Amino acid sequence: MPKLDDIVAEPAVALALDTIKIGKQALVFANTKRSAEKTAEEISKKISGIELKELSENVMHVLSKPTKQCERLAKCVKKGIAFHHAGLTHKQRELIEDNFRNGSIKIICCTPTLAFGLDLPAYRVVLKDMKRYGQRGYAWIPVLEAHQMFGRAGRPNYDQEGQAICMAATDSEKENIWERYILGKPEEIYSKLAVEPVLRTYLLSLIAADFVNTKKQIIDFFKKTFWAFQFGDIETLNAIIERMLELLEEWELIMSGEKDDFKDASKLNDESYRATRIGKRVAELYIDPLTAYFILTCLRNASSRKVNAFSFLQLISHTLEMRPLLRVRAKEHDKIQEALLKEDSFLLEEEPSMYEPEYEDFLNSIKTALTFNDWINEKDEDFLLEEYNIRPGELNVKLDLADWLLYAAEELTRMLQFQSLIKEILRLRLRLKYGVKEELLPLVRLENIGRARARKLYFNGIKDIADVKKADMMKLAQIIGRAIALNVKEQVGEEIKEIKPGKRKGQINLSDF
DNA sequence: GGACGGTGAAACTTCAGGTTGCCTC
DNA sequence: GAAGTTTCACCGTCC
Repeated sequence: MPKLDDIVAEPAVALALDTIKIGKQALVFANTKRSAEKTAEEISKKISGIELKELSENVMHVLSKPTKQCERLAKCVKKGIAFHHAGLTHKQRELIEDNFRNGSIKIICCTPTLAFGLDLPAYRVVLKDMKRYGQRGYAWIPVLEAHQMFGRAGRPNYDQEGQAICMAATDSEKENIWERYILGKPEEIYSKLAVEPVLRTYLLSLIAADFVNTKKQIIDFFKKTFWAFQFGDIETLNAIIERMLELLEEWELIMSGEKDDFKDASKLNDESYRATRIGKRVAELYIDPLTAYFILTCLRNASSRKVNAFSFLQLISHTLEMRPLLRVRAKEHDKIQEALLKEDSFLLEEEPSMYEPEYEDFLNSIKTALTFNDWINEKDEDFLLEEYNIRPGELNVKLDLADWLLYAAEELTRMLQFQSLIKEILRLRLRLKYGVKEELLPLVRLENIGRARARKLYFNGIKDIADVKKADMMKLAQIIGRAIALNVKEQVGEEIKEIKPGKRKGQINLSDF
């Protein structure tokens, strides 16, 4: 156990050690991922007598090749200490949460992830930093958020009490914290409809579902929302909705007035609206109408341009849904520019001028697209972390978004009847899903064959299903292991000639998997 | 005298998270 | 704002 003279440098570390000493658990909230990781490391360095070897191994090997993050986490976890943030893989998060609940892990150093939506109480909660860098610079964290963290303190049914401790560097800061977070009121809650992309998404949905059609109905509907109640000024609200309707019409997602091509034109007067065919689909896909318009414009451009995987990767990377994008760091600037030069003839949007304010965002979209591009060219998580500073967990979230947006793009392509592009997008979605070059696509269709095994097979001359069928069982087992080899042979409908003694064809034990 | 290495101060850079959305190729 | 990283000036050492 820690000696008193050890406890000087970092109070949060001291508090964590003290928690262990009294046989309890703690959550330590930090304001950055890096800080959470570092705090966990500092604490774990001072721990002796805890050795969670198996758990540490499990945490280490969730990916085919461990990243630096995996190594750091495994090292901490071995001592019963963990860090937890959005950069971890799903599996790692699960392992940490479960082992905190069962008491193996004593301390979790985390970012606010753990305060929201996750039921993970602890005897003691430590708020290491009360300020954080955000849109308004380095500022106090919201009261609501702090309370959310306080709320993790004390485990119902186990503890009689819980402790929430805020760290203050000075007396005046202490006063400030007391005033703000204990005596002060939480922030007002604002309607999400006040955010334009949300408003136009719902406006289109309401019209597409024929829930509202006339301008009066539309206005009446929004008048009854929390947004209008909060906004107060109905005149301005009308003007906002009016402008939004104009935009949706300009983007050809809705139409107003009498239209020849509309079946029930009699019901469509100057003040009423209907969704167009594409508008209906956009509403179903639930993407922001502006994103839909952007995708449609790019797809139309695509019909007269050279197209490759990067074209579509950049397209989806430059949407609101993909935000926040990977930021181009100062020292990367030249490298990204250089990469852009190689690919810019494949871009589907007009490149903004270097002097326009949106150029930075554009360059970020290039970096994001480059990350995806490296992923589908079989670069592993470790490489992507070093090269683009994207952690495995963050990569997964982005890949998921990418798939959804590509699906939306695919659907819009269908509606435009650009047949040749559909194939290209479909292939890209598969490549993105598995993180493989095109040549591995036939192999990853098999269950239990991901990017790593597919590459091994390909390297050994087994390049498609026919090759798998032909392949000698012994050879196959050497490459991907006996159990998987058996399973794969089954999948391609091949008779299994070599069977372990005592086991008949088709009798595969669950333990083989 | 020039190349090299070590050192420390100064300048520069970076910084949380997540909700649903779609269909199964 | 703070922590981590890079840059740079400065100095001593060695050949």
